[in-house]
Amino acid sequence: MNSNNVTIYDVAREAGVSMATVSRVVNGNPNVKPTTRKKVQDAIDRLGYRPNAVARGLASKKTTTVGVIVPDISNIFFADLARGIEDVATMYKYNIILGNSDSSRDKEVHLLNTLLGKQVDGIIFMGGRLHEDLVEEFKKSPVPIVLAATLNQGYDLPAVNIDYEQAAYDATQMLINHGHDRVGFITGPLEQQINGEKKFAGYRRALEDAGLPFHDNDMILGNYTYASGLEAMQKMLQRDDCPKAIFAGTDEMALGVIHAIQDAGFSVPNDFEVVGHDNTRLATMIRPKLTTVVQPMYDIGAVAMRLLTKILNAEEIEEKNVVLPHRIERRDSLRQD
Amino acid sequence: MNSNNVTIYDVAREAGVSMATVSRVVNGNPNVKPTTRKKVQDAIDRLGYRPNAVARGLASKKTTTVGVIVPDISNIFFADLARGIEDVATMYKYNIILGNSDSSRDKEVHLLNTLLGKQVDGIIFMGGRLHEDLVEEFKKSPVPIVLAATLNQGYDLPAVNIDYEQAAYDATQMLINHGHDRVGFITGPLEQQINGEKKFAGYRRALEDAGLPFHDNDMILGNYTYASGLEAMQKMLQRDDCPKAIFAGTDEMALGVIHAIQDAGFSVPNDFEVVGHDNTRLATMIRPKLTTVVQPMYDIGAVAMRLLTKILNAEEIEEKNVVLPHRIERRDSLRQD
DNA sequence: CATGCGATATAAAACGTTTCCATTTGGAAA
DNA sequence: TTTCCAAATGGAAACGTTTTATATCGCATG
Repeated sequence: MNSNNVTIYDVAREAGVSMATVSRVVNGNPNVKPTTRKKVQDAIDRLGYRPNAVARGLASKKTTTVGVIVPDISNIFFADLARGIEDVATMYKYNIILGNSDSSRDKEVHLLNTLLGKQVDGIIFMGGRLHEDLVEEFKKSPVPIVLAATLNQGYDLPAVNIDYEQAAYDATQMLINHGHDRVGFITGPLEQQINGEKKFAGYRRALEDAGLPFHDNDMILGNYTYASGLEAMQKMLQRDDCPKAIFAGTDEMALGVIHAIQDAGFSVPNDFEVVGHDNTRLATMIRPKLTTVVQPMYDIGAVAMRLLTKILNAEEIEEKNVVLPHRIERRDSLRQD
Repeated sequence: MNSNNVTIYDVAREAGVSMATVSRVVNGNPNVKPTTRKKVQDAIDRLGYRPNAVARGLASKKTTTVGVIVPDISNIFFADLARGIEDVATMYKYNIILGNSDSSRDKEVHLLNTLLGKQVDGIIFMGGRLHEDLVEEFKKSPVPIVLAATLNQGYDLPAVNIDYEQAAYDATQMLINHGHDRVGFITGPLEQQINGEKKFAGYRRALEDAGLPFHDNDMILGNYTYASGLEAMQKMLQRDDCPKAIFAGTDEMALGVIHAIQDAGFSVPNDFEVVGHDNTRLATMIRPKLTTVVQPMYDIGAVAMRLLTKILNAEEIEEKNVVLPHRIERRDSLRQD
């Protein structure tokens, strides 16, 4: 570990110029004579100079680093988002500091403050719901914050989402159109706006528009996991009037649902039809392959990061509330039309 | 966005003490009279002071930030590792800057240099193989580097792994013990030491120990994905002498293998038996549930980060080359004994 | 041959901490 | 009281850049 303590001053001396000139060369400032530039560049190469980003950050008040807060990076869903963010960040020469919140209010607030302390230039946040304490912190933030796959509430932040209500409507309607007069709905906790207000609303609207009644017990809430999907479906299967069509709030839950059905000796899609949500890699790793609502997590991450760069560069922003298109990817868990 | 420009100097003035004293309070230095401490703490609260980590980093030459380089965070496998790293990092008050390399030498080198420029206190690296250019860079690193689930080569870095050779041996042997005289082996590219030297060697050793010959065409190489596992197995199924037991290098490939078998009208485990590798969440999301070698990615990440903190704190280190225990998780893709 | 002006280059002041060293304080011992 | 020492505090230099204000250079112009 030979340490690297060659500073801009050393380069300046080596090249016979001032620190300021070296700084200009390093930062690509055009006001440098080509011969000088070359002289400096050579000195840099010779000495193996690498600018100290921390000193740079202190002097310029920019760190070219953004903070990313997600509930849990080990979840394929957030991981995909993170990848989208990182790719665009790299493209614009930013790095990301990643933190897991486990959707805990305390961790979210703590993480936010840590990131601000580290002087990140901006933050991308993803979380199930926006606790008001957190919104208060957001309001005090000296740097811009962009929400990714997270609904705004109480404070108008830039955000990137799909239309969850319409997506749920489309999925439910598709099942209804296949002749079902009951559609089961298995999703995450209703306290999360995305379920309680969006998906649920879309589901009910589709029923209504088809003139179907809403049955309370056709909806079961889980915690997004495979196990909770499996369990929910097992419970539903015990009923005589069990719906033969299921819309699951996530792919992982949909996998659980399908396996519960198969374990009970039924066939998908012949006896039961299932539609998932998110179109994670899982969707094609099951038999039958899963029909699912496409929520383009990678794209959401990428667009959110791009939006953040625009804000940071004070570029023109046409719409700070971006709604990306969704669609339903038809696969084998649905019968052919 | 009300900016936050209250500095340590403002706090000092507000509390009627010197900057040095405020610094001591903030850093928990014991040499401060309780009454003074209180006075300063009050001023901090009143002003909403938040220390500037960048300035702190410049002055102290410590950033409490570590760099993490993984091939692709959107892969469940690396995501799990990252979570292990982050959890332990948080525990020790570090943050992580995460970067994706796509296993590209250029990106790895570039990322490494960016991280060093940002003055991270240490780095955790994961990658399929250690290109010699990268090793050269590692040698020049002013901060410690720890390898996670990555085999050392050419330079003796601290590393955390499992015994891949033995794990492959165990898996193959288990299949042989089930009465198979041929065992198919479907894994990633052999250039990667982990396949070419470790898993392959374990596989062969198991065959040898059982007095079985090695058939060249019983081994098919893919790229770790579901699709490549599916394809490999389809190819193998076309042969008359197709092995009825398969050891797959990753769970995702194993899923592909199982589906290929099922698509061809056979049953797992009755007609074919399959063992995977890694024990990702996928293993229980398939029917039959997958028997698989447990590679504890979360733990590897956690231990790697812990190891890094030990190095950073100059703590006693018993063994810088950690080999975590592995085991085989028996599930339904293997017949009962 | 002086003048003026853009293009380049320099010097030095920030940036907000930590840390080393010096100084003050307060109380116990003499 | 005085003396001494440890504990508590303060002052100021360092950390490695960017940036602003200022100076110099080179050259066309009159």
